[in-house]
Amino acid sequence: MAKESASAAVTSADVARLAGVSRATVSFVLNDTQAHRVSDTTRARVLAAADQLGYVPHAAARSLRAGRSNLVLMPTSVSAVGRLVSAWLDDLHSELERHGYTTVLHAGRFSDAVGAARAWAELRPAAVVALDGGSLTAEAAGVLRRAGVRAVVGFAARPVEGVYTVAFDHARIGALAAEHLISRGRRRIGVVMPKERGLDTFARPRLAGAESVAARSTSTVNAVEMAYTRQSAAELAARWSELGLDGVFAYNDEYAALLVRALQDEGISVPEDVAVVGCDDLVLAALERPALTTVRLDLPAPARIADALHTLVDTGKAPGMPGMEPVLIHRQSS
Amino acid sequence: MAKESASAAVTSADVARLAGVSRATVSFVLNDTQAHRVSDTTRARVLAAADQLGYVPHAAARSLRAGRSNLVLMPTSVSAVGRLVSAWLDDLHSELERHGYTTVLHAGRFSDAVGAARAWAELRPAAVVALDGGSLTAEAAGVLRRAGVRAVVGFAARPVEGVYTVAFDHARIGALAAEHLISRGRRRIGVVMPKERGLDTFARPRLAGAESVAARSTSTVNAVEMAYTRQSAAELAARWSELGLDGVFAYNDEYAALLVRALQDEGISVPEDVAVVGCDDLVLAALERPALTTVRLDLPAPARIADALHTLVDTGKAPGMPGMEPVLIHRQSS
DNA sequence: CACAGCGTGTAACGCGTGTAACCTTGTTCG
DNA sequence: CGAACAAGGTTACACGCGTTACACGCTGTG
Repeated sequence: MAKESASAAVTSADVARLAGVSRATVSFVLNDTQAHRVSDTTRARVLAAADQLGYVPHAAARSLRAGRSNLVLMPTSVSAVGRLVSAWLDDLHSELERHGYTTVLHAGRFSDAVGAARAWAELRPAAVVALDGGSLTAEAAGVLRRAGVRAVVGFAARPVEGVYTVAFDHARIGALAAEHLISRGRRRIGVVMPKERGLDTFARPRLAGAESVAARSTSTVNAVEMAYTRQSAAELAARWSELGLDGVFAYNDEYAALLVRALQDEGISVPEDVAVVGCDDLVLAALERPALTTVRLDLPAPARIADALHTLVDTGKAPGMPGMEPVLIHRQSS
Repeated sequence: MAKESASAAVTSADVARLAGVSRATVSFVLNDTQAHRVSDTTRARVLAAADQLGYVPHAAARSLRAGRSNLVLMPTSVSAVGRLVSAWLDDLHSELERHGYTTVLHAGRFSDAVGAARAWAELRPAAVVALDGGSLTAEAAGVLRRAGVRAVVGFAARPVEGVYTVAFDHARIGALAAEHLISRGRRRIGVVMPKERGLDTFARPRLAGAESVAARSTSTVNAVEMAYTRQSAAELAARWSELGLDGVFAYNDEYAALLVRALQDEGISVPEDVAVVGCDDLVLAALERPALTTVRLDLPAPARIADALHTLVDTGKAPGMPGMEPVLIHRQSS
């Protein structure tokens, strides 16, 4: 309470001193070491001392000694994850906590895969889970493994060497949207590419998926850039007629909603003039006027991911995981 | 490349061995230690060896030795932060990175302030920055300080002992909304309380602010619960007539948009029957029909927060920070 | 009485770093 | 020619912790 001046952190040695025992005994008591018995009286003294000093173990020192940490690192910028994923992330966090892991998000910039991996590796996490599988090259995974990371997990379309890959095919999303638009008779299809950084690793494969579908038909696909601002949407809508698009996959429900509004303000009607498809099936998608056609993503159950991660850390092997299979939800905007 | 079998992490001792020098020399080279000179030839050998082995320093061991870490911990669940804050978080992250800090988000549950603080303290961060000032009691701050955390920063209405508080008055937000609704002639005002966990620390003071304003007038304030789902909004709208509310502060632009849609579906018109006020001034707020009246929050500049944090970690003192001053944006929904 | 057995406690080591202190060698200067 | 010095390298220690091996005192038994 009154030891305000003591700026140095409390260590187990302080607890030992106060309790009048050795540091080893303190360790045995606080960790409930079964292999070693301590008398009830000294145990009580140690616990009292620890409580009085407000002792908290030093995670770094502990995992340094143990040779392994209980940290799970999830590299992702906060603003890059939408409502859908953020709720999923929270659940996954809870599940991992039940397994004794400390989950932590790190919003690194993804410009350089190996550089990013190096930064993550410094923390020596037990596992690295990248939602953005694109940031995990085989080389980056190598950096992590060499730094002792037990489990390197990535959400990606195709397996990467050294990465435990959970199937997550963004190209399939784009393909699904394009197939739907074509089946609705649209021939000149736009795909919105967000200008916001961090989203291109998701957006690019979606575009590619749409393009590959169009290549097998008489329809065409064009990328159109747009930032998530009112102005950018308005600018895009203003030059819509010269683009001559009659269908658009808007990356996201939020981008879709923004674009629809801008188009309507320009006198372009949805779905008559332009059919619009979003993604994520957010709450707002069903509420839009017209209600948004969207691609729903059923994310893998957090509990199963957590289990797989745990056995992966423990044994080095893990069972195959069910991936994500996108489903198109047809509503009024297309 | 081929050393797949070597599961042990590579250490600076490995680099030293390969380069044929002592471990100390490796450290001098890799850290560019000015106090000690190293010949160019050995420097080159060391760098080559480090590169070949893919050596990455062990952050925990380093900060253990140094006695301080460069970790900044921000406790917050991902889904609790809206678009507004998440963009701000990313900026703050960048700024802190420029100062050499590694920023990390931890989505702990806030049921027990001291327990949470203890968990954070285990990581021995240089600083803890809590957007949710409510989770930082004086006692929790004590736990952190005793564990050696140099800077404990909280965003809160009133200063907490041992916490460097950045003024962030959620009550003021609720008050502003209530004042506006009253000035628009509304007398029975509802305040939406999200059912989602983690949001109540923000929602409660907003409600309290609205209540204190109403207490000084002839208007009344009632809390109404609502989850961020279509169904919950519909249920609330269904019993709206019996609530008899003619104005509502909907916590958030997103909740507001959802509620407005549900009310309209119920045949209740906005703003004629009910005036609605949101918060955050998101992009979607201006797009809604009717356009949403909202409370804009000017968050403190990330660069200034980062600077203050840095001097706080270094010197223990920091200049006063400009806080957040909410501003009401009047649009058509009220 | 010696010795094994058991219950409790402690000394000591190493995890991977950074750095102060200390050597060794060659060069310069009084 | 001895001393002083600079350059370039190494040895040794400490950071906080968990754990292995060992020491000590006591009891029961041959």
